[in-house]
Amino acid sequence: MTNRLEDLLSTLQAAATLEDLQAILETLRDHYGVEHTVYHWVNSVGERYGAGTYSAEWVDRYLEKDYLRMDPVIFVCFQRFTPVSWKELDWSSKPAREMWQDALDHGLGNQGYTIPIRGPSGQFALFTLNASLSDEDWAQFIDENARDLMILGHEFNKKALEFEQWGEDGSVPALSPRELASMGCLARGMSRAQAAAELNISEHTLRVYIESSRHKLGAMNTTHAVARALSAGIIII
Amino acid sequence: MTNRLEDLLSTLQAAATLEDLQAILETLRDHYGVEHTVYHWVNSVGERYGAGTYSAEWVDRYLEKDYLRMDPVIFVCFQRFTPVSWKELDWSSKPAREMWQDALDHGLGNQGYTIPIRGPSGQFALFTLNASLSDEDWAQFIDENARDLMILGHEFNKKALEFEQWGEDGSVPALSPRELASMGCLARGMSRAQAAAELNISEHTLRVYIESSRHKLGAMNTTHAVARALSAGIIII
DNA sequence: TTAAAACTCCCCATAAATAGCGAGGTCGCG
DNA sequence: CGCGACCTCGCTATTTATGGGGAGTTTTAA
Repeated sequence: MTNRLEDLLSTLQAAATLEDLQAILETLRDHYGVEHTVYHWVNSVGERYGAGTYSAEWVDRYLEKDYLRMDPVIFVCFQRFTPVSWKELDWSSKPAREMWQDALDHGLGNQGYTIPIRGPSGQFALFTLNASLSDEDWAQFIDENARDLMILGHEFNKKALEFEQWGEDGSVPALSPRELASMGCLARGMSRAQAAAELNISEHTLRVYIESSRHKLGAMNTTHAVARALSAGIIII
Repeated sequence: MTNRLEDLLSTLQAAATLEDLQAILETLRDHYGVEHTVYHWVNSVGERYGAGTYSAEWVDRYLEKDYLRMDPVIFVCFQRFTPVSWKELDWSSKPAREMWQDALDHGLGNQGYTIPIRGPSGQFALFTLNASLSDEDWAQFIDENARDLMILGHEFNKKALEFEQWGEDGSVPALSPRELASMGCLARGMSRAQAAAELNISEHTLRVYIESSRHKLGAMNTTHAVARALSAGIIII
């Protein structure tokens, strides 16, 4: 079992395209004997990226019906650090129950396990296994494989980040100390006058820093500049 | 080795206080034969939470000298998904070199390995091992233990989140879809006029959303609101 | 069903941010 | 030693954001 995992991880580390991830997920599904294995990257607007063994029909339907906004799995994973087994969730709301039935009709199994994974700048992804098993068998399966699945999920996310070149490209412009301090003050809610007082400089000088930060960050306005600085991780609230 | 890890993980799962974490980190240090093991939770104001085997003097000095703001480990981990070995980092800047020398003077080893860990609502923590070893030995050590260390780091963070009840209490206010969309537009650099056009609403309506978002987020101004929304991970650029 | 929340629109006055023009001192690097 | 980058300060005019007031409809949830 462990050797098989090592093989899969080696393959994963050699993956170069999204199709490679797709193939690995299929291998993984067969290896674990489950219905589906899915890695997908989630953001507020919709699915930005993903691979898995769900049927194209189900993926289309999921997007079309905007299930992303009512899916308890996503909702709960967004607020949790630890993985979740689907049966633990609250499926009582009407849209959730409709979605669940719809999922079963589209070939999903009755059990699921989803691992939330977070990367830099709010990046968020999910690694999911779906199966048809009794509650006891599923609990045992998860108990036995939870750790391997976490490793796998993280390796998938690592690859996805490489593909997208998220943050790793060092294209983040360097701000001077005063510029960083200025951005920091603004990000913490200070007005220009307050920030200038905090930094013991005139408001005009502060403005010069904000302007130069804006230009370096390629931002349209102060809010944009602060957002980019935060997103790039060069300031922290 | 693996059995020892299982023991440690069991102890960790039973931990109930920060002191327990502290004791486990000390056991871990002795087990791996390294100089220091540290778990700490990071935000901009300073260390919010942490446990580890660093001397009190070093922790005090670190905070006093505001090293948090110049520490390349933190800076880089904030932008990465994968762990980092300290020798890979850029220590060329003067403040970084001074900090490094200061660290050596305070009993730190010449090698380090830090794993960034992210939780819900922008929570961010680091799990660090520090040792005195040659580059080759350290590389081999990391190669052998990377996976276990990742598991350990995640278990530490899971515990820390339990202690702090992060995210469970709804401490992050829920914004309505339109409010989120408004914040998103502003974070992407649009002016109010542009954002209103983008969302197909009047500029005044947009203002209502910005205002309500501001109030929900407890922000002083628009920039602050966007910064908090980003920081909480409820919007993504 | 009914109440709460969300979504949409409008006006007015004031506060704040942006854009443009300046100038001069310090520090490090080649 | 000069060049560039950083830090500091001032002025004016225009654009934009904020804060206060109100008032309808639709959607969602108890």
